[in-house]
Amino acid sequence: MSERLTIGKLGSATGTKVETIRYYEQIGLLPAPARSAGNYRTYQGEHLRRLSFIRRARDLGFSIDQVRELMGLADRREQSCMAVNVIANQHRDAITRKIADLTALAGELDTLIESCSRNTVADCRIIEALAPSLHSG
Amino acid sequence: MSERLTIGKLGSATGTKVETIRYYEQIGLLPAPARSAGNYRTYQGEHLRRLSFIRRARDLGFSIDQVRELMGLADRREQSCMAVNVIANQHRDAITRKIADLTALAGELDTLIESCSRNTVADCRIIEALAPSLHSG
DNA sequence: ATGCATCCTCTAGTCGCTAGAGGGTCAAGC
DNA sequence: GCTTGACCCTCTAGCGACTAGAGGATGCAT
Repeated sequence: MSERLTIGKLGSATGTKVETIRYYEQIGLLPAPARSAGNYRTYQGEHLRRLSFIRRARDLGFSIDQVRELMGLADRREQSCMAVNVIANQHRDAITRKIADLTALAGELDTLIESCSRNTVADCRIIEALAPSLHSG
Repeated sequence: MSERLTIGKLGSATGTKVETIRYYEQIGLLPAPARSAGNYRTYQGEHLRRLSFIRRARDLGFSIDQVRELMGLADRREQSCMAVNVIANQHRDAITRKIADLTALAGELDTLIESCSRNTVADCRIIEALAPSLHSG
């Protein structure tokens, strides 16, 4: 009834590298599990749940500190939703900004690539385009 | 006629921190300049050109290694355009992928935030939403 | 008993800087 | 000439979030 997992099993169950799991333990993100007679880490259901939570949040781009905060809130269910919502919204805003930045950057790169492909090899403008304030002086 | 710049001047001329310039020298991205009697770095026009190029490329999101490659190409002008185009296009593709990932992520976060704001504090679903494969079993 | 996968700890490396300690240099003002 | 303060020097360590490797122990199958 109590599932006991080696670190390797836990890793493959959650798509996490073994070293990463040990790292999470080291920084106090995942609680240290019991050890076997041979000093192997033996994980249980609760660890699997926690690590899944961590991976999911990391996949959504939350920082380790944000994950820590979210987990703290998840542990005390009452009154947590609003706080969680705040974190999620902050993160949502950051993503919106990042998308805007990348889109602008893609446009610049397109201009660069465009200007290059219009020219023959001999007089490529892409290098000058990368140092715009200098090829005029 | 030969403009001599201190590291501070070079920094403010290119929007680069002094430490960053020294770092670029350390990793061999910017050539080491001559030194004054008092052991100060003394930069000239060529350094300004190079550093401007580096900054511009970094702003466009090229990695240090890509910048190194681009600079190598810039030095040997002939036959460089196509190679530059390859690097720029690789980078453009990476950005396209990143934008797609972030957009998908924003959608997931919106669902998360939505599901939270629909509920009262007591039965917030956002935590469960973050560990999707576990709250069903 | 032997081989091999998996596990252990510990340390150092990755990327692109950034910050700090502990000093030396230089130009201006008095 | 002497002080002040901004700038410069080197060296080392830190950030986030892992990743990789050395050097060894354990567990399980044959």
